Amino acid sequence: MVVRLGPMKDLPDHKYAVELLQQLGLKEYEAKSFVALSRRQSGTAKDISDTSEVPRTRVYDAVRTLESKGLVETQHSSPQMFRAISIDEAATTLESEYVGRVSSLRDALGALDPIEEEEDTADVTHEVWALSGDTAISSRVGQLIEGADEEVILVVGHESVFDDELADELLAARDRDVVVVVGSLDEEMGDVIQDSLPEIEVFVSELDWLDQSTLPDDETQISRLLLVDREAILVSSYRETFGEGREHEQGVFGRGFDNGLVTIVRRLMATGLLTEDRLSTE
Amino acid sequence: MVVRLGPMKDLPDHKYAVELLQQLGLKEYEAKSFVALSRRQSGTAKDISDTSEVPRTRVYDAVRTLESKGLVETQHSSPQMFRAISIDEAATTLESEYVGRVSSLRDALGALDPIEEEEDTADVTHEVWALSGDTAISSRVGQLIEGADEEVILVVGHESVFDDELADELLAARDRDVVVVVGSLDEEMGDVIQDSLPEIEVFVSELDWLDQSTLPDDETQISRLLLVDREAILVSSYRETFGEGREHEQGVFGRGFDNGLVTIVRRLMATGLLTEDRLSTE
DNA sequence: CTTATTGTGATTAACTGAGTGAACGAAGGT
DNA sequence: ACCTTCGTTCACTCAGTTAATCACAATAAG
Repeated sequence: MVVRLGPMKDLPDHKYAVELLQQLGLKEYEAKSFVALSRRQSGTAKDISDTSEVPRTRVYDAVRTLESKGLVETQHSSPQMFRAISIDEAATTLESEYVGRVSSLRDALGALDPIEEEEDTADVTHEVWALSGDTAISSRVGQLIEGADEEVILVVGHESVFDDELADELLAARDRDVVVVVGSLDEEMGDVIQDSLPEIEVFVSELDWLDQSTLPDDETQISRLLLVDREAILVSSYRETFGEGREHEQGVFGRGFDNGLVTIVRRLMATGLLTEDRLSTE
Repeated sequence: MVVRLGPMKDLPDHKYAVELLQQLGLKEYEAKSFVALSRRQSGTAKDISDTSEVPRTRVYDAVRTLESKGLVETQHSSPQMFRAISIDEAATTLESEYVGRVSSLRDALGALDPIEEEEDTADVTHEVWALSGDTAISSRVGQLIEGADEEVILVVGHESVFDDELADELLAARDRDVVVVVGSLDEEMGDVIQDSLPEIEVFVSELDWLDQSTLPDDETQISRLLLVDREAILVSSYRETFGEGREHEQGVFGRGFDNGLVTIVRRLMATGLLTEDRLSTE
């Protein structure tokens, strides 16, 4: 059995493949037909219908659009025979299609005329933003660390959050004479982090309330907790539901002191996570 | 103005961007809202509604799902403010999403249980397959050349068809002592090809009927024409419509002599494209 | 307190896609 | 020559989704 990342739904492979193909833009019948075809060298409409729950009469439509997408070849005999291109070709075809679109998108977005904007003098000392998604959150974490002047305090709630990129950003901050402190939830993770950041202070948090086990009913786990210059804060969490793992990470990021978010930091301090001398109440 | 590949529809950039985003899975309102947001630093629902044609009351839904996809950040103030992540982050986010799916798909397809198949003793001497799409066709061209035992004759109808990969495949065939002959439609293209294939015989076809100019009304152009071991044939064409260029290339590939396709080859010979000594009528 | 603006929810209309069956033509058997 | 079967296309219904509009509650502004 192949070990699989991503959705670990316990589906037979062909159901899972159908789902993925639909997410990649194929209709249900198209996806099912393609999967059915991929399981054999070639087949007729009937063959496909038998192994795919696609009504026989609709196999033709489905296969025709698959052909127009370059995923299937057709033999115009009677009965017609259909053949799926190889798995590797299919993957390459689909991938290049999307990569092309994304790159066009990049151009088009880059060429947009900016809208003349009201000078909102946005009150940068109070903003609170909600964001979600692993990449979006990682990216903002990076921005915040990059912009740090004096101090970066980071608590890592799950190993998947701590990647090489993050490590580099932390080291870069440190090289700018920013005080960098990294915390983890348990010894094990702390050791891993310390290994990749030998020059940086790593501690293990004693904050029970950060740990899921405190509230057994709550499947929400703290994922990251970042404090920059005691002025900008980011907290993110994720749910373990559906085994989707680190997906659907949700985060809040705020700037400014008199910000509801600061409460969290106070609690941090109150619980004694951070050494008092490092983070005093201003 | 940015030079753009792909659909050259003469649309304003923001319309084009909306279209691309929809192709990438966003709903109309989501796409329009995102584009509107990308044109400014941040904005309220009203701002978005004013610069996109999204009804104000629906902006909230749209933006919410954009947030859940990690493309937008939300400031929960009153009025709420929304901000699009940077173009680069957006492109990266979308791309990695699809790349991930494709790689999962590859795994899932690879793990499919093959269906026990009727021994159809498929009449390999008569099959004719229709296929479409640049990549699918290129790929089969490659397969055919790879499988050549004695002779490969290729006529290139458009420069875009002749890439490095194809050149390599031809050289590899030649190194296996396969006779390789390449034709082009005009001198210019012929020279280009001869340059990359110094050891291979390149000729310029005199076949008027291959050239579009013969039938001015027909926008269909011959793209490639491949004959392998006088036993397998591939012909492909494309339409110039919509300026989509080489997209929607359509091809036919057949194996076996008494195959309707062989007619094409006979005509080829009749018109004197190929030297008689190289390709005689059996 | 009044009014304009902001946000939520419900409702309808338009569309798309899934599912089903009629109809047509071709192939083959009687 | 006729009928039957099979392959294929087409037209239609039903359901779910999305676009579009409105009514109303909540909030801020004057």
